[in-house]
Amino acid sequence: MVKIRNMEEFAALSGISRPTVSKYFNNPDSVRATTRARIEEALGKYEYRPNIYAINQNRKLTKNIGIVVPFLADPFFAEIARTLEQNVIAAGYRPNLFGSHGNSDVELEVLDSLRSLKPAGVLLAPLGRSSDKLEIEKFCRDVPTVLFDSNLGGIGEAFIGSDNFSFVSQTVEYLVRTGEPPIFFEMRTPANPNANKRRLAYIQMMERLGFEPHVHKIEGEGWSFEEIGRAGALKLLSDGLPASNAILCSNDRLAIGVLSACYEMGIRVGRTEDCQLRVASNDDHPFARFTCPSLTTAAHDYASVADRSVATLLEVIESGGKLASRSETLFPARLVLRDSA
Amino acid sequence: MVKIRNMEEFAALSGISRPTVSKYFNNPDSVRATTRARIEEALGKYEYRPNIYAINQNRKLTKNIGIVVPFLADPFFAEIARTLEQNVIAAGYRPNLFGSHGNSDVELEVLDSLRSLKPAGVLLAPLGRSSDKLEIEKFCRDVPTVLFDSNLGGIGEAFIGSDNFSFVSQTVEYLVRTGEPPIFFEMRTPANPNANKRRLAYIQMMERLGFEPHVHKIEGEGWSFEEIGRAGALKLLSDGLPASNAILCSNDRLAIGVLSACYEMGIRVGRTEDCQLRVASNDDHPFARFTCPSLTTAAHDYASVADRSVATLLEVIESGGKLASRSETLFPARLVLRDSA
DNA sequence: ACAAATTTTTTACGCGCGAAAACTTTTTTC
DNA sequence: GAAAAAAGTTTTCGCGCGTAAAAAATTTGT
Repeated sequence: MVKIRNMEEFAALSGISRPTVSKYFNNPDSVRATTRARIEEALGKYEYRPNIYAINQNRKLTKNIGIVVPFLADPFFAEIARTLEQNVIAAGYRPNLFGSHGNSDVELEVLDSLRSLKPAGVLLAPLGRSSDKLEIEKFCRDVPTVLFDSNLGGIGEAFIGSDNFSFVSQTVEYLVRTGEPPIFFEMRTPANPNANKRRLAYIQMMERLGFEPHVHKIEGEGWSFEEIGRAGALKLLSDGLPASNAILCSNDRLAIGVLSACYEMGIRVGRTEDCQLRVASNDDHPFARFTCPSLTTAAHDYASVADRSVATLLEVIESGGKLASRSETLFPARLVLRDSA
Repeated sequence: MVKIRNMEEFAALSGISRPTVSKYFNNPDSVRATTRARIEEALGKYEYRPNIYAINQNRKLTKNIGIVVPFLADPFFAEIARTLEQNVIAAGYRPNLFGSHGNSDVELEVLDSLRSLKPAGVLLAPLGRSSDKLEIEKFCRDVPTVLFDSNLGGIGEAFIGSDNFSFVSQTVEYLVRTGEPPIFFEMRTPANPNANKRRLAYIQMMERLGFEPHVHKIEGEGWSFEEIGRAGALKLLSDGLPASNAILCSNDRLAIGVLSACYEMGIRVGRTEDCQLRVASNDDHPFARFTCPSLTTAAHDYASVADRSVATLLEVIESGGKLASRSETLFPARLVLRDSA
C-alpha cells in the first residue's frame, strides 16, 4: 500500500481536484455520488488520511470534544466517561478524556490545556464544592460546555444529571416501608453538591413520612470515600448500634466502607431476621453487587445521562455555541434491591 | 488582559524577534536569561499561548504521548493510567488517554486514531490474547511504543511489567507456610498473558515445595471478572468444599467475585480458627482492602512500573525512536497480608 | 436540444508556526 | 580590549489544508 503525503498527492491519484477532495473529507455527502465513489475507491487503494493538525489550524472549531471527570480511578466516573466517549465517536467527533484527580488546580489545568485544543465543546463533570467557579465560568464563556453529574448553578449551557430527590425518596421510602426509618450517613464536608441535595431530600422525606430525620456526619477529606466511610462507621458502631437499625449512605463508595467496617466488627448486615443492621445507599456503583452483602441502592440512569449530555452538547454546537436558555435535565433513579437492606 | 493572536504579535509586544520567541517556547533554556526574563514578563502581561496545531504541523514529532489501557473502568488500569499521566506531564509532554473497552477492534481503532496524532511515543497496555498482534506490531514500527502490564513477545521497544513469578511464589509460599497448599483459581481462557505466567508459576512453586498442583478453571468470557469469579465460585463451592481449604485466585477481580460468592453461601473466609476457607490473590486492586474480609494479595509496584515505563519511553524518544535492544523489566510484588488468608 | 442549475476545476491566498541561512549584536575568554 | 564564541535578528521558505472567486464542465429540466 503506497503512502500518500498530502491531499494534493491523493487528489492527483484519485483524479479529483484537491478542493473537491477537501470538501469530501469535510462532508462526504457534499459531493456528487460518482465523485464520492471515485474518492472512496482511491481511499481503498492508497493509504491516506488528512493531517489533523493542518485541518484544525484552519477550522474555527475542531471536531474535538473534551470529556472531563473529577476522578478517573472512580469506577463510577470511568463508566460514564466510557459511555460518553462512545456517543461522542458515534456523533463523528473525537473525544479527549481527562480526569481532575480530585484536585481543583488540576481541574483548571485540564480546562486550560483543553482550551488550546480549541474543542467544539466540552462535557464537564466538575469537582463540585472545591471547584474554582469563577475560572470555570470564564472557561464556559469561551468554550461551549455542558455540565453533567454535578451542577454548578448557572454555569455552562446546560446541566444533565440525576434527580437526587428521586434517589433518596425511593431508598427512604423503601427502608421505612420494610423496617425502621433510616439515619443518613454522610461526610461532614462533602466534595460534591449532590450530597447536599441528598441530605435535604432525606430530611424532607423523613418529615413528610412523620419521622424525625437523623443525619450522621463523619469526618474526612478527599476522594478516598471507602476509607472515610469505613473509619466513620467503625467510630459510629463502636459506641453500640445507632439510633436506628437502618443506615442510608449518601453514596455507594461510603457504603462500601461501611459494609467493610460492619464485617470487621462482626455486625451482620441485611434484611433477614438474623441481621442487626440494614445498609442502603445511592449510585449503583459498578461494585455494589459484589459487596458483602450485595448493596441495595438507587441506580443512576447512566445511559440516559450520557445520551442526553452528548445530544445537548451537539445542539449547543450546532446552534453556534449558545443556547436560548440554560436547561437542567434530571433523570430519576431506579431502586435496586439487593441483600444489604 | 489583552489577547494575542499569534507569535508575531506577541514577539512585537515583548520586544523580541519571533524566531527567538519560538526558540523560547521550544526550550526556555535555549535563550539567554535576560531574554527569557523579558519574554516571561510579557507572558505575564499578555495572554498568549502558541497554537498547538500550527506547532504540531511543523514538528516531525509532537509532544503528545498516547496512553492506552485495555479497560478504563477497571480501577487497576485507571489507577496506573493516572500515574502515567502525571509522569508524562512532569516530563513536559501531553498525555492522550484511551481505553480499549476490552475489545480488540477498538484497540486497533485507538491506535489508528493515535497514529494521526503523530505522538512522540505511546505507552500501551495491550488487551493480550485477543489483541491483533500483527497490526500492533505494524503500529510499533511507525510509532515508538513501550508496552506495559501485559507483554506481547517481541513487540514494542521495551516491556515494563510485574514479575508474575514473584507474585505467585510469595502468595503460594505464604499460604503453604501458614496452612494447606492452595488450589489455583482462574479463567479457562484468560484474556491476559499474565494469567498464563501465574498459572505456570503456581505449578512450579507447588512442585518445588513438594505438593501436587491443582488448577481450577472456570468458564466465562470478557472483562466482567468479578461476575465470572462469583459464578465460578458458586459452582465450585456448591459441590462441597474444594480439595484444599485455600484458594489462590489468579487476580483480585476474580477474588472479589469469589468472596462475594462465599459470603452469599455463608462460608466464612479468613485465617482464623472459625473460618472454612482462605482466599488469597494477586494485584492489590484498589478495592482489595474493602472486601469482606479484606483481601490478602500480592501488590503491584504501581509507582515503579509507571516511572520506569515513562522513563523508558523518553529514552526511546530521545534516541530517535529505536533502542539497541528490546528490554524487559519486571518489578517484584509485595505481599500484603490482610484478613482473607 | 438548449438553457438553467449544479458540481467541479483552476487559481490564489492565508493560517501560525518551525527552520535554515546570513548577518548583527552581545557576551565571554584570556 | 581584542578576538572568539554565543545569542539574537532579519529574511525567507514551506508545512498541509481551508476557503473564496471565477471559469469550466457536467447534470437536470422541459
